Amino acid sequence: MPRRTSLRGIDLAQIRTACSTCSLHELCLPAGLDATEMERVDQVVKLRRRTKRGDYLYRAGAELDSLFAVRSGFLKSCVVYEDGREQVTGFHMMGEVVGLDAISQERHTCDTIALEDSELCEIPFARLEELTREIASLQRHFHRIMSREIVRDHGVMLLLGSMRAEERLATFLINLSQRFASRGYSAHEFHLRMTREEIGSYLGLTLETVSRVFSRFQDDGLIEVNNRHIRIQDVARLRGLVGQPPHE
Amino acid sequence: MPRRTSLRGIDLAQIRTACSTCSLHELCLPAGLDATEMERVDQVVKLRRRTKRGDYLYRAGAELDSLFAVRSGFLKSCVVYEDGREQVTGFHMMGEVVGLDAISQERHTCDTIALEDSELCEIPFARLEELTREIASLQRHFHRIMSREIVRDHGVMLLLGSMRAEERLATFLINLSQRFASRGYSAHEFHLRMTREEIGSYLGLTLETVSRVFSRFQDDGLIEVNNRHIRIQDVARLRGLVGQPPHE
DNA sequence: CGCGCTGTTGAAACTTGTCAAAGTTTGTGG
DNA sequence: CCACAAACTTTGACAAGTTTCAACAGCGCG
Repeated sequence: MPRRTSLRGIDLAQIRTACSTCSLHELCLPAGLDATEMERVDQVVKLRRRTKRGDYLYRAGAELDSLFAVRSGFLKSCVVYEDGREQVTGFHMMGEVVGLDAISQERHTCDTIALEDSELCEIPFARLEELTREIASLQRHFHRIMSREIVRDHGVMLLLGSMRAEERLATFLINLSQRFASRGYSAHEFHLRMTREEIGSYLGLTLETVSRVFSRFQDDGLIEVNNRHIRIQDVARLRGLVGQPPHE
Repeated sequence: MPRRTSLRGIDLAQIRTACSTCSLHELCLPAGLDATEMERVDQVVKLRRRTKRGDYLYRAGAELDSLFAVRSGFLKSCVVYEDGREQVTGFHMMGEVVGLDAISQERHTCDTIALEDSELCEIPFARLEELTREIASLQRHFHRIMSREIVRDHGVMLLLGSMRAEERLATFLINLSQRFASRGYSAHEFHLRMTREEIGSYLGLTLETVSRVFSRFQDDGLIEVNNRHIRIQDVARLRGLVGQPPHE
């Protein structure tokens, strides 16, 4: 981590120009914005927000002020039921936008919590709406982001509704692998930021089952597990697991 | 059903003014549109589309042209996995909008099929985007509709991820009941438009389990089941089921 | 009026959850 | 920097819920 030694003014300037210089802006922003448009986007996206591991980005019930784009780090969202039951609805990494559920009632419907120290760009929603009315490509992009979330959720529903434990975990690992890969990280070796319990909650399994299936995968030579460090040894066979009847 | 005897021109006029006279426009449209704005909406919403039971409204992979608002009838959406497994992702009734998943890739990602003869308003998406850029309240409303779908999906994830069969079915019945009630129909007596298998697919259960739980509910005096006709006899106890550990 | 789709019910099998115990890692305070 | 506590992970044995397989009943459409 480079230490921040710059003067305050310089820091601010650096942060303000975030979007135009941000290396992952193709994930948040549409291609082909001209300089004027990019300038306006930069003005809307507020200062970065830093969260430490365990911090809440927002809680269910809180008023919607801003959406957040993950710049670095890793977070989870979870809905909490009246009786205290908790369901992790998603894990978020760099380039992804969180808070979309809050638009419906102008209140957040889930908690979003940092699983490691993270940096986020805060996007005041009211100003984003204004801007999307004026920049068609930005509007289109925003609609795509919302729709993508719906598609992702349908995928999770398929997983929860009709896959067995092994398939769920295989799907989960493949999905993580792809997301890391598309961000320039290794596709076959990565670090899990979440506990077995959080994985289990997301996949509709208990932590014990998650642990057991990891062990079984390891015994079968599909992956190598060292605590939270995962090394995928046989992607093809892992993929092959998905869509297979109970005992192949 | 009133028979259509009017001339073609008159019919068209009647259909064109659909939105401004539609009895459920508060479900599709924001409150407080002025006459000019309403006029513009009317022009964007194309002719109604009628589908018969079993018809596909669209199929996964088809290009996105329009979103559809359900005017009458009942439909289901389902994602189909490579291996042929099918997951019902939602049931749609009057006042609801379908097709939102397609915005992401400009292609539909699920099949949407009429479970009974239905009427839909076709909303060309490109023109809707234009209009939402010009009418802020319409834009806001559209964002809300997308966000509401995300919230709904998270609810289903909670259901699939952490509820037992009885809770799932109770939740399902309560949800249907509320949706019928908010549309002016009976909250405690209604007709299921879908098979046990479709309910099972939506809830991540087999059709046998759905059937068994219905029978158990009936034995316990919670509901009365006559094939697809449901009569809720004890809403309170049905609600109480949700959030209860295995054997209360 | 009968064939097929849909729904019900039973018994057995299987997957996953629950409970319990022990091992391991991580974080914190002395 | 070490030590201890807390949190996390693994593994086993057993219980429970759900699925699977199978047979039969019923309704509805042609």
